[in-house]
Formats: sequence, structure tokens, C-alpha cells
Amino acid sequence: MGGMDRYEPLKIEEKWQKIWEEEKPYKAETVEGVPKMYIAEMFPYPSGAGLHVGHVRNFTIVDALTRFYEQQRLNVMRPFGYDTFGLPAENYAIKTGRSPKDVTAENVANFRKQAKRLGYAIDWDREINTSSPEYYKWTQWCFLQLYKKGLAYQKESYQWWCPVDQTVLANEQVENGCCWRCGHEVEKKKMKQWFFKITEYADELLDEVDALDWPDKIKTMQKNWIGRSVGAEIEFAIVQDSSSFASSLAPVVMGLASSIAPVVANAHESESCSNRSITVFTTRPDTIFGATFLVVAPEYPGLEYIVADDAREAVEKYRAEALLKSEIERQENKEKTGVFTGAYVINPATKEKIPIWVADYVLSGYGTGAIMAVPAMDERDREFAEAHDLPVVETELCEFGQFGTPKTTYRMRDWLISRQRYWGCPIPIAYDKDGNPHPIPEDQLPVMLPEIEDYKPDESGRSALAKAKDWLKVKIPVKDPKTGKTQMIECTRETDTLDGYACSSWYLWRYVSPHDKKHAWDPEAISYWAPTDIYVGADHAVAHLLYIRFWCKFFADQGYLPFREPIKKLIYHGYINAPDGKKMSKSKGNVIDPLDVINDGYGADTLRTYEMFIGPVELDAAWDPRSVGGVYRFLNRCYNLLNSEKIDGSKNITIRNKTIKKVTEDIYKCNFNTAVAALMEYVNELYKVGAGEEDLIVLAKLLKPFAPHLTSEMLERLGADDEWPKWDEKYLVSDTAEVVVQVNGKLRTKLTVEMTDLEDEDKIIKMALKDKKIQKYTSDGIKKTIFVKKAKLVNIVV
RNA sequence: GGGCGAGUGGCGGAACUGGUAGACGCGCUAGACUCAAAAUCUUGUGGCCUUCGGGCCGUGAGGGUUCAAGUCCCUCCUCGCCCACCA
Repeated sequence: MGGMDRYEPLKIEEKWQKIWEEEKPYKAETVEGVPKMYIAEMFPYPSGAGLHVGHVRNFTIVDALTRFYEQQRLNVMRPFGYDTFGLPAENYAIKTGRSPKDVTAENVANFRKQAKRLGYAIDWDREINTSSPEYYKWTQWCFLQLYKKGLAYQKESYQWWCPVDQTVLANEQVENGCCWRCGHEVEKKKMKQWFFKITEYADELLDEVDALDWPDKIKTMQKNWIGRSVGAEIEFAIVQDSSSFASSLAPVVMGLASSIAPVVANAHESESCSNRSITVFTTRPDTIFGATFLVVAPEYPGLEYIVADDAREAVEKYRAEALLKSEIERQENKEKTGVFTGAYVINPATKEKIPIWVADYVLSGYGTGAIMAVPAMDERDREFAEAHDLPVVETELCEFGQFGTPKTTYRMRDWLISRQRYWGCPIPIAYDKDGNPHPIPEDQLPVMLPEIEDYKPDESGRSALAKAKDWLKVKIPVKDPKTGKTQMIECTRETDTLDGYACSSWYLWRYVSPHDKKHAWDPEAISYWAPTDIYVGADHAVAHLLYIRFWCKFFADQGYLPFREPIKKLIYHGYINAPDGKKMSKSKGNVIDPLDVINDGYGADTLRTYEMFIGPVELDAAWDPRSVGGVYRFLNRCYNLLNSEKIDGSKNITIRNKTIKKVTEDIYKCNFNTAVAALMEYVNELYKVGAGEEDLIVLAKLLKPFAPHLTSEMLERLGADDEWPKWDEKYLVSDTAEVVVQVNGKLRTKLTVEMTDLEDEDKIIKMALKDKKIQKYTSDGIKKTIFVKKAKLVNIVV
């Protein structure tokens, strides 16, 4: 007997990890004619704390699927990489005086080491790191492609600014009016910034969401985020009386904004507003007869040209206050404040003179930043009208065609990508002496991030790169627009770096040819491997997952990608919380370290299997240390079966086939928890009736996606390969069936009948009525009987 | 305020397109082994009642549809997430 041979996970795991390290069985190569399967997780940001249990859930889902398809002999690619640019590494570097590069290198090495201890089937030759020059060279290349097509552009406007991190943020990075990194309230600051024109693809991004094999939750969030509204733009002519016209010739620098940036609007903005008219956006142009006033946002560009002299002071004051208000204050205070500008427009439908107001319930970033107020139809307009004594006129709906032009707008704004921080991908742009931007030529890429001494950003609104004086100077060829001749001219580099989301917007394509020196991705490799078949994550529902779709569509349009959606199937899993159900956090001291779980003696297989068993993949779950022990006992029982007396395997043929079917179907459906439960049931059965060799081979194969070390050991000892087993339906049907008999819908007894009798309804019902237990209930007669063959059920109504 | 989910034993959770509620695991119970403990193996385990045959109740609350409802419909309560003055 095998009393001497105990399950020692740490020994077994070390053995197999060494074999996998040396033999590289998970190296992925193009094999024409063999169906491919490309599976990846959202790559981690390697923090100093190392892997946490959330990473383990994420990576193990990917690994279980990888092995599942690998065992079915598909050509599987499962790469791995690190998202390394960003604030945490830089802030840590500032705090400790070490370089972000060194800190990141250490964290990456630690993550790699820890991931290897979990036994993942990773093709380690495809490892990527977004802060390595070999990688960010191509991030810069991507930027230049967008720039060439006019989809990377500069604009001066009010932006979210985090005063702690000293950088601007994208809309998607502001959560409840606070910075997503440090949690500090954000402010508005007027700055010239780089944007990607994601709105160019708004319609396609929206229209193609429905067809994706993604969770509905994410699809809905993306749709809401894009927020398409169909309506019209209507121009209202400003009434030109002498006072307001005169003042428009001498605009006054207004309010607090002037201390941050010059107030003169840029060319792009001054086109859309003039002192002659105001254009509004509305989804209800048919209510124009009820428009009794106009409202513009406090930030409305060119507001100073509109305001009447006697109202100027009040408007300036209101505008300054509105800009000072934090986003939280503006959200919380739903009172309809505002001031009259002293100016009027003509309602083109009624021809009446109606007043222009300024109010912060109108948002500058949406539509035109100006609305026509129809208090009879719109609740917010009515509140405003009541608060400020403005007229409410019932409106007849009308054909608006003669007053405006159809227009579609989106809630989604263009993606702000410049960051005033050091530790990011340098934007490959330089400015001539007149301040005009020029792209760095592709053959000069990468624009290397220079090593500097002091990473700290300052009040200047420029990143620490501004201090790298030598690096700033660059000579690039620029074509003179007049002569058409190209000349080398001295330029100054852009000091902003790219939002980290830019780096992660194309990494799934880099994985297909991670060492390619000529392309961002190899065209042949991309057409074989991409798009990604299964992508697994727990975050970034609208940011990353929208950006990557945007880049995919853009690069498809440029002929670089043969598909328009980057991810076929998305698995969005829940978080793992502390045993008390609260979020794990260092400050609460309730963090479970996965490496501790392994080193405590449970091993990686237990950790992995437990996290798959913990609950439905899409739901949050609470860590339960005692259940970890339960999974360990299960694996231990599997191992001990190896040493048991073997019986004739044909005895278990039904349960074996049933288990193969259940586990296979459950993994396809990502029901990992019930797949593990089915394996536990199978093992319980084997303990009762004994196990044959074939029973154990099937067990090891089915369990391998979850516990690869233990099962590799089992299969080696059993002398079997790991090819995924198939079930045969013929073993699932038995000669007899159990028929449930109900009286008035309540279970009263069960009959065992011949399978062939299931076809004979009369016979079954007669058998049921003859049963002694049933006769107790039928003495007063029977109203009706129902037989459901599919459910193997009889219901007798008395 | 709007949108989307979810409420099942002491706990985490099962239950296919309406058809045997509580799979599997944890915890607890009893036993075997042991001087003893751990480990391991074997029992039992929704609640209440029981003459030990079984009976009644039971999936957040209340109504409805149905031979039959955790599952469908209506009203309400609680929790979670997302969006939040988007004209």
C-alpha cells in the first residue's frame, strides 16, 4: 500500500516547472491548417507588492482555457507581458530617489518569478514590456500613423487637471470628480493638449457593440459611454444693439481662466462661435416654438463677445465662480443657478427676441455648449425658468427643417492623451521656433526617454522632461510649404508623454511577433493569430476596451489589420475580496498573498483550483481560507487514488462518460466552479466503488486545466498523454429510468421503469395509479393526469 | 433621478428552454484508526412535527398565471454595480 507515498505539492510543482522551463512545451508557432486559439489576459501593471489573488484568478482563467484547448490539440498561443509605464512607478521613484526604470525592472522580475510558480502555460518567448524602447518605438509609430491621418491633434480647452499628480487626465480617468490614481479632486485647467479623435469612429464603435460576444454589462456601459444623440443644430441670430456690438470690438480678458492660459480662443473654436449668432444643439428641434430663452455654458468660448456692458460684471463673477467649483460641487448642487448676459437672440420660428443666459447646468463639452431652453417640454429648463422668472410657452410640435440642420452628437469626447509626467512614452513630435509641431521621422524612432536626475513634475505644467536640456534639441527634416524644399531645422521636443492606455491599445498585436524589428506587428503572423479569440479581465470596461477597438478600426482602415474588432470573446470576471467581504487593501491589513498560500504547503494547484471553484466567474467572491483546505483535500484524494487497488474500469463507464461531458461543457461555458464540483463528485464515486486505470487517466486529463502539476505527475505515472477525452452518448443512456410521480404538483413517489416504457404514456400512468403511496390520495377520484416524457414526470390532479 | 444585475440552509454556492430545490465545498455531528492528537477514511446534516411509515412548511415580502413557479407576470423591500443636469 502507498502509505509512504504522500501528496507533496511543492516537490511535484518544482519538478514540473523545471521541465516546462527547459522543454518549452507552450511555445506557439504558426502551423498552417491547424485551427489556432489566441487567449490572453489584460496584462498586469507590475506593482512592488507582487501578484495578488486577483491576478491569480485572472491568469488562471486564461490558463485553464489555454490548457483546455491545448489538450484538444488546437494551436494555442498564450503570451504574457507587462504594462509598465505609469504613475505608481514614477511616484515610488520620486519617493525613494530611485529611477522608475530600475524599480520597474525589479517588479517585472518579481512578477515573472511569481507567475512561473503558478505553472502557467505561457509562451515566455513572447514576453513584452511597454516601457522597453523596442516596444515603445512602435507605440510612437502608431501615434505617427494617427497623426498623419489627422486623428492625433492639438487643441486648447479646459481639461481635467490633477493638482497632486500635476497632470491632465482623460475623461475616462476621472471618477466621481476625482483622480483615478490618487483620489484627489480634479480641477479644470485650460491647456493645449494632444488628443486622439476617437469620436471619428463613434458610430462604428456603437453600432458594432451588439454583435460582440461580450458580457451585456460591458456592452451597455460602452453604449452609454458613447451616448449617441440624434437631433439638430439651430442657429440663433444675436440681436445687434449698439452697446453689445461696441463691446465686442474690445473683449475684456475675463475671469480666473486668464491667469492659467490666454483666453483668446484657438482657430478651431472661434469658427463655431461668433458675435453674430449662437448655434445650439437639441434632440427636440420640433419644440422650437416653445424656446423662450437660450442658455450657454460658463466656459462657452467667445462669451465675452456676447455679453452686454451692464451685465459684464455679473457674468464675469458667475463664470469665475463656476470655474472654481469642483466637479463634485457642480454635480451635487442641482440648483439652477445662472445670470443674464444682457444680450438677446431671435427665435427663428417665432421671430421673437429671447434672452441669453449663462448657467452651469449647460455643459461646455457637449453639443455646442449652448442650448435653446423649452421650459414647457424640458424639466431642467422649466426649473431654470421658474427660478429666474422666465416665460414658459406651451409649444406645438413642428417640422423643424427650415430652422436647423440634422446633427448627431456623442457623450463621448475625444481621448486626451498628453500627460505632464516623466515615466511614459515620449510623444514623437518637435516644435520649430514658431511653435509649429512636426512629426519625428519614423527612421529616428524610438524617441528615447532620457535618463534624468529629478523626476518630480512642477507647477510649470510641463513634465520633468523639460529639464533634459540636451535631449530637448533635435534636428529634423521639415518641408517648407512655400518652396516645397525639405530642410533640416532645429526643433524642440514635445515634453508631454503618452497616456499609458496608448501603450496598451495595440499590445495584443505585438504579441504575434514580439521581436519584429521592421513592423509593429508582422502582417503574416497577424493574419494567422489575430484577432484575439478570448480576452480575460476584470477592469477597464469603457477605457481600454473602447480604445483598443478604436485603434483596431483605425489600423484596419490603413490596411494594417485584416479585421475590425480586436477581441472575439470577452470574459469579465469578478474581484476576490477579503474573508469579511470587503476589498483587500494594505491599509486594512486583510490582503491574502497568493505566494503565502503556496508556500504554506498547499501549493499552486490548490490555489488555482480553489480560485476556479470559488464561485461563478463573473461574480465577486470572498476568500475563505477553510475552503482552500477543502480543495487541498480534494487534490490529495486524487493523488491517493494512484496508490489504490485498481478495479475493472468498465464498471464506471457511465459516471466516467457523464463527467467528461459535464466538465467539457462547463469549461466551454466558463462554469469553472461546477466543472470542479463535477470532478469532486466523480472522485467521491471512485472512492465508493473503486477506480480503474482508465478512470484515473480521465480524471487527470479533466483536472489538468486547473491543477496542471499534479495531473502531469499522475499522467506520467499512468503512462498516458493529456489529450482531452471524448464522451460517448451511448454510455449515458441506461436501461431503466426513474419517473417522478406527483400528486397536485407535490412529489409522492418515484417509479423505476424500463426505458422503452417511457414511450407508453398509458402504461406509466397506470403504474403510477397502482402504487400504494399514490392510492392514498386518489380515493376521491382523479381530475386529470399529466405525463411529461422529457422530465420523466407524472402529475396526478385530484 | 436613470440603467443593469442580484436576493436560495449556519456559510460559499448548485438547479438545462417552468418539471424531484439545496449538487459540490466549508462548518458542524457521530464513528473507525490512535495511548492521545493531527492527518486519513466512513456516517449524518434546510426547518418543524412524528406512532419512524411518514406529514407539514420552505428559494427577500405580497399577489397572479399554470396540472406544476427559485425560474414567467404585477406591486413592494433590500443590496450591488454603472451612468448621473448629455439638452
